Amino acid sequence: MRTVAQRAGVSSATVSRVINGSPAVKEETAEHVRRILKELNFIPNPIATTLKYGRSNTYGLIIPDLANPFYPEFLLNFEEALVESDHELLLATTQSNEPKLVNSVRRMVMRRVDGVVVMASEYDTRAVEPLLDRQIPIVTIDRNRAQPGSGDVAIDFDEGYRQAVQHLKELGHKRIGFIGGNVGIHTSAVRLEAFRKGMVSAGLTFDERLIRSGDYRVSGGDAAMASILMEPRRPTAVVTANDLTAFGALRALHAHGIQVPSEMSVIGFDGIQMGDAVYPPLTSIAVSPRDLAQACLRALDHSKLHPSRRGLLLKVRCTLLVRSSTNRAPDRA
Amino acid sequence: MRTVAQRAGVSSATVSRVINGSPAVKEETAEHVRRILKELNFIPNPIATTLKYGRSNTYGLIIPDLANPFYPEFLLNFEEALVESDHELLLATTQSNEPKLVNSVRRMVMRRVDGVVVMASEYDTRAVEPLLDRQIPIVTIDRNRAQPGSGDVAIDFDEGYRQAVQHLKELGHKRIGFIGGNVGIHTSAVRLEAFRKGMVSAGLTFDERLIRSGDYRVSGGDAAMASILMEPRRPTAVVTANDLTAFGALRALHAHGIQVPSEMSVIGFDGIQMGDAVYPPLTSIAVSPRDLAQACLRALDHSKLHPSRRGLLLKVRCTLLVRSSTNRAPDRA
DNA sequence: ATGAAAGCGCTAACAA
DNA sequence: TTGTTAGCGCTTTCAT
Repeated sequence: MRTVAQRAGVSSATVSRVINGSPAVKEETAEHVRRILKELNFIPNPIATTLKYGRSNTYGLIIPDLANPFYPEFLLNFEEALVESDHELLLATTQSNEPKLVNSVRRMVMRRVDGVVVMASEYDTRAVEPLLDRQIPIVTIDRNRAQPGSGDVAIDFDEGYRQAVQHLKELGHKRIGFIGGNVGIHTSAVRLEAFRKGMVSAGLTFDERLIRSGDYRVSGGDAAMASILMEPRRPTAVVTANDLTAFGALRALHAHGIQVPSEMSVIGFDGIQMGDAVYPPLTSIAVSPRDLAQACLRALDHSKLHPSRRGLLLKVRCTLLVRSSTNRAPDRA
Repeated sequence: MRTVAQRAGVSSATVSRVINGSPAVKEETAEHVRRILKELNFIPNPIATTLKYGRSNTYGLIIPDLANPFYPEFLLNFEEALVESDHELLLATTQSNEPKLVNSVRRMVMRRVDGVVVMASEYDTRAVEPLLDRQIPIVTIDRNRAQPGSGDVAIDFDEGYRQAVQHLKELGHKRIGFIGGNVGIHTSAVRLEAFRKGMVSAGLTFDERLIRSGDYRVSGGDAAMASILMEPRRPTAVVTANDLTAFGALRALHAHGIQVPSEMSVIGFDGIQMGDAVYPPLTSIAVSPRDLAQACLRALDHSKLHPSRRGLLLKVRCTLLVRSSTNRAPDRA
């Protein structure tokens, strides 16, 4: 920058003003400086600014893992939104393990991020305290809790599962099973409860015997579906806690020679693109990763603007993405 | 840090020395300072160091998109390797679009990254010149070209496709089809050629009529397989340019009621975890994302150490991951 | 063994 | 309208 100033015969302050579009510069000088800037294809060093002001124009994202395609999809949208608003992304994965979470938080603090999206579903709140202490806004997902400096974006599971059950009901299904997430995890309970409410509000019987737990992964869905198939009175449709679980369920059904969707309908949750790659393409309750990313940013902005006010509690809607894994219930009612 | 120095009754220089484990500090003083450090749970500000030395301890990663699960898998491993060596990751996605690439490169320069992995397969070399100009090491993938400051990590397609063809031959397959990537892209030609060589070296006939192009995505694989099925003399096995293509092929086969693997074997490329989620689980030529990440780091390190020497040309091996989409060729020889 | 001080690049307050 | 200067936090000579 000094080089530019010298070449242009002005001070570095003037150069800075030109770069930041300060109006207090004679247009003539500004033009001249701009030419030199181009000439040397000067690229500013935002790190100096970060040092000066403690703001890095970077947002942190803490993610449990990337094996579930929903996370990359979210990541992509989040990154796009950030680039649009001239921010950077600092990514940390935790493998759902507490020490790595603590370390990730430390990295976020070190890099002076302006805010953090914490997607680790279960964790000790103490792990993120260093952020709150330093007034770094955070936003959590599906925790439904807010406090000063901390907002939350919740997915509207109720609405989502209600639509799924309604769709199945319209197709004539009455016996509907559910494969949930790991037991003991908050979001698993929330999803199951949303499914139950969906059944009740559709006037269908919620049958405990058709409920299984999975692990949000393919293997858990496979095992759970295999177990459901042992039931004397099988369901005609199964709804799952996420798409990977549904993939596992589909795999188990294939392995048992059961046709989807003619003999059994399956509905996943997340609406990942990969749902289109399996056979049959998976009907799923879709969460728009774009909406989610934008809600996170909104909550973060709010906390940055009003550090002392309670963080935002936002909700993201779901839409039923009907592909090909659902069809009329078989007649053997 | 000043606070720490005051509290400890020493100078900030001493604190710095303690933090960096300089031996030139009396153990007694060091111990004392360390206690204060803990007390105030001091977190250093690496940004100051970056400003001072122009090194950020950050590596950049430029990726075309995240829709192909191979990229997230690579990203995960790369991030892990970086965290282990106390580095950060700066991620940029380009959607295979040149202006975004240029912008990504600019971001990398601004953040003073210590090196960049460029995974955009096709691009104008001029786009990365700002990096080379500033002596920032880069490593490309599958370009097989190196120069000072720029290395390359190539996947050993020859070896991979050789194994795949060999495996099929042992299962009695003779007529083997291939679904490649987009035409006109360098890596597509390389993959096709590797497949051809594999066929020849196995003593099998490479038949142009069984070759199709895809687009590295599910839809392309689906369409290509549908086209292959129109051939009067169908192949008994199909090898693809990547796993997504194979997923599409599988989907088309399902839709046509053709059993895999009893009537047709399919082999993908990449070995993504998701290959286990489809039915039947996909046999694939696997590239270890971990090996790839480490090779990239190694090439980057080399260029950092020897800026004037030509960058490393590394090769990453493939291993055949046999799952369930391959079986003995049907008898209708 | 420790301290003082310079300097990395930038911007805002203040001066001219 | 433009220039001068201080200071963000750190490391590293150079002194002591």
